[in-house]
Amino acid sequence: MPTNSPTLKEVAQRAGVHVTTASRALNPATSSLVNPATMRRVQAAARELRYQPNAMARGLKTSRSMSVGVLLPDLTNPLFPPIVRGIEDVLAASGYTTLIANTDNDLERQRTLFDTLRARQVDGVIIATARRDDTLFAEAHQQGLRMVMVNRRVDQSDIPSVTGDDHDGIAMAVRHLIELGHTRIAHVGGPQHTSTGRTRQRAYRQALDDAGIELDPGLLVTAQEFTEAEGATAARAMFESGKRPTAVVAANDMIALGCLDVFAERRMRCPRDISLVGFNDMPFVDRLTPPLSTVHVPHYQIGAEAARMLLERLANPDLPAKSITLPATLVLRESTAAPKV
Amino acid sequence: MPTNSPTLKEVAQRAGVHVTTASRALNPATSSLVNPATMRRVQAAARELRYQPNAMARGLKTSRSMSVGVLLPDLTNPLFPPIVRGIEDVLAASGYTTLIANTDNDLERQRTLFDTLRARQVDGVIIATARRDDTLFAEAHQQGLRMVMVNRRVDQSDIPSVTGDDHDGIAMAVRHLIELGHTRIAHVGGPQHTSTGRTRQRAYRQALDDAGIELDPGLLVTAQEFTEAEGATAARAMFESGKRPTAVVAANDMIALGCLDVFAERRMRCPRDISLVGFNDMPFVDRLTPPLSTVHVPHYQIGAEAARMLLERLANPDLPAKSITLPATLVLRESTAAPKV
DNA sequence: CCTGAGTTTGCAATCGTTTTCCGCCGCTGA
DNA sequence: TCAGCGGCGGAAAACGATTGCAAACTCAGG
Repeated sequence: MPTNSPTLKEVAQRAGVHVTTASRALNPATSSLVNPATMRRVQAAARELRYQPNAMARGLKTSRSMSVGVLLPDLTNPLFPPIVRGIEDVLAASGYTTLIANTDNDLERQRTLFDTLRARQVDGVIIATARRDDTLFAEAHQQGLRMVMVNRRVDQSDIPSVTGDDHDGIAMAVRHLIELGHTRIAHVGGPQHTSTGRTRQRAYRQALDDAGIELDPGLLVTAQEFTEAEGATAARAMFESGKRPTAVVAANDMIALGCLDVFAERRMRCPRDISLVGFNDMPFVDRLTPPLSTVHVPHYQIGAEAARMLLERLANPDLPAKSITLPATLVLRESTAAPKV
Repeated sequence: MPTNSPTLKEVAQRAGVHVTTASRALNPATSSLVNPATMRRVQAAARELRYQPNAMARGLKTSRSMSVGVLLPDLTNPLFPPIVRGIEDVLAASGYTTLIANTDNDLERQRTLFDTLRARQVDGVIIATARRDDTLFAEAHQQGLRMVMVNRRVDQSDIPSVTGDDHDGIAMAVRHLIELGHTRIAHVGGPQHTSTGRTRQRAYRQALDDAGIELDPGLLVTAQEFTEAEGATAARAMFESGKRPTAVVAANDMIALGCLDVFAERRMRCPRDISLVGFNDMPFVDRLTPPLSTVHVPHYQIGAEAARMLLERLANPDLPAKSITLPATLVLRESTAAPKV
């Protein structure tokens, strides 16, 4: 009486064949082994019964669950939905189901969720929560679990990854500000335990260096997390220590939001009094006041590419690990202007 | 060599007991059947091997997958992530895994995804994509599939649902505008095949009626979808037909965004020239120009409540269907003002 | 009419659990 | 001393599919 889906056996009975034959008839890979006429009978029976193969039974036998896990910090951060869509769209096209887990940046929780995913026998994992020094994933990777990192990566490891071009993105942002005439350019960095936070900060230093501008250490602060609140805290600290940049490069858009809050607190108008560039081009930052200039990263593509890469490795386990970097582009809106003289 | 997770059998061997005993020892519900000392031995063995029960094998045997499906229009719409988080948080606490599927408002796709979910033997489904006239779900519901609707519901059906208070929300919005002195109040409605679109539009008419304001049919337009583009199209049509409202109530924030675009096209400033109220209080609408006044709906709660309700019904299948309505609140920001005289 | 190759089909084992049914063991009470 | 009982643990059958192997059948060629 409850959800009694028809089983393969029932289909077979209805078609008057053995369950083996039914199995073969319904599976494109083996259907050539069965007489075309029988195959049609079986398929008809399946259709009439609205037969759906039991994924768990199949998975148990084949030891492939046709599902992959995705580990995110937090789905609620607008950065991630596009990535997830990219992943889901390509995975679904190959018959895979996506399992999403939110770690909330909690290592304990992450470990639990990761275990749950493994208990569900996911065929692979896509990870967006990597810390540079992570060992959990490296270990699982050794053990043969297929995975790919998105957005962030792990230091010196041969886990494949797909990321945006953090370095180039920041370089473009800094160059843009310099061209506008800025020299006192600050950076509100992201957590240094993430590859993104670290790479972007390094890119900032290097871009300054390339332009022959000496770094004022007081203009370099780092937020503890990629959040509006932490971004604000870091920016506030900088201003309170008396520093007066004419432009700020934020490590991401959330942090930029925090900067905007601090500007407002201090009655500085953006871009008149101070310029700001974000990173990621999250949805809706084009509708802020002012519309935020930021580095666009093709998140949907990143997700899609990561999924493709995972599929590839699922099909061919010992492919060499590669890292894909997708180009970033600077999108200029209204949060940057020449410095006041 | 590949992902060879330890099996229950190996745990049993290591503990020197039969697999049956190992199973009982590890399962809290049956562990009282085994000697405490043996139980400890088994648990130790399990821990040492980092044993994780194979969810597929277990599910196959128990015919409970401990997973539930969630059907969304599009994860990329900022409305949904909070709902999903609410769902996931309570479901995860009970050991359930969440499977998310995006239908993109495509009925065909929805049908396929729904079938995939069933193939995965989900124990229940939470649906955010309902159309008022839906039959697909009603049918599955008859067949005993547990489900609950979030946000939207299906006409005259006994499928349980959790929604925000659409009627009251709009009523508050309209009353607020009337108190401000507006009388030419327009409504850009949402698709009428959704319960939200329809209920909100009715609430608009009724609120006007309650205030003794006669409805100008030209001030009532409806968008084909809950999107910025469709919202803009509908609003544009209204203005082009010569109507001059002093305030607009949008059926949701996306549509409100579209209205804002049209205001800008026509060089109308909000709220100076025209007031606007949205619906949902999506993330970031507080940072628009102007910060959007809107009806706040507790999306996380809605998700959490829906999950709880599903859990309840999973535990006790023939609970009577109930509908929960969560209160909406009007949040006033800067997009409404008294009409110009 | 028989042989053998080729095509279809069925049998049975199996994946890793859970669960029902039993049997063993030791203890108690008469 | 022995029947009976409770507590514990094992045997074996499932759950619904896939798959190696072998049986059955078809048909052509000798």
